[in-house]
Amino acid sequence: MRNSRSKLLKLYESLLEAYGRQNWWPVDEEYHRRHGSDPREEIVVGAILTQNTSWKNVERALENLKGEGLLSFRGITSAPLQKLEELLRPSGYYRQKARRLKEVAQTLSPVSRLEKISREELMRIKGIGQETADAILLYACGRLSFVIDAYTKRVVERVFGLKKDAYEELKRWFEENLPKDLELYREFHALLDEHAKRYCKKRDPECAGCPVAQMCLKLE
DNA sequence: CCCCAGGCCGCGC
DNA sequence: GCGCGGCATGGG
Repeated sequence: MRNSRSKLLKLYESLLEAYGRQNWWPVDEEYHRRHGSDPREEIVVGAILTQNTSWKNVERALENLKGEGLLSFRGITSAPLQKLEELLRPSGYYRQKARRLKEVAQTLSPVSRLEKISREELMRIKGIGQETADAILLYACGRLSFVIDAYTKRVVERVFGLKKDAYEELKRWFEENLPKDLELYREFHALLDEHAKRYCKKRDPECAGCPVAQMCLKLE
């Protein structure tokens, strides 16, 4: 549908205009230079840790790992489980995440595996579901895989009146209606999250002052 | 006190 | 093939 295609692009451009480039995914390049690890490893770790968890809490856990020089697949694999749990504590679900991180780090080593791995293969790893797989593909592997999260669903539901509950269906809808541009995929997802946090909040959305209120179905 | 956060898995039906 | 509870910390 041509109409939703142009409206979707318009939404992207408006959000970009309003919030500027987000430059996701944030990684500490310098840390990885010093430790001989790959920044992509940090993206994978962050993707696991941020599951249903605020990024603020994830940052604390990442800092803890860095402090022990363990923010890498090798570090996570070699660390005792108890030690890992302790460091991951601020990110919540820390026992689950410690176990799953070990599994993920081992399965994805060496990190060059990311260059050929498929979405299905990623999702077979315990702890990696649809969204985490897509985030890894998009931000670590550089593939054109649009990421859907709770924020994305909420914004799209309000702006377009689209009630696509099914993850795969909504993902396809984005991918069919966007130009195949890696930076656009990355920025758009980040912008949707930023927008959902600032204005399009779950409870008490601040529609007054919303930068995309003009095109929002909810306000018609 | 409540709800929410950059989800996923295992279970019962 | 679904809906649901459990997982857990920190902030508003």
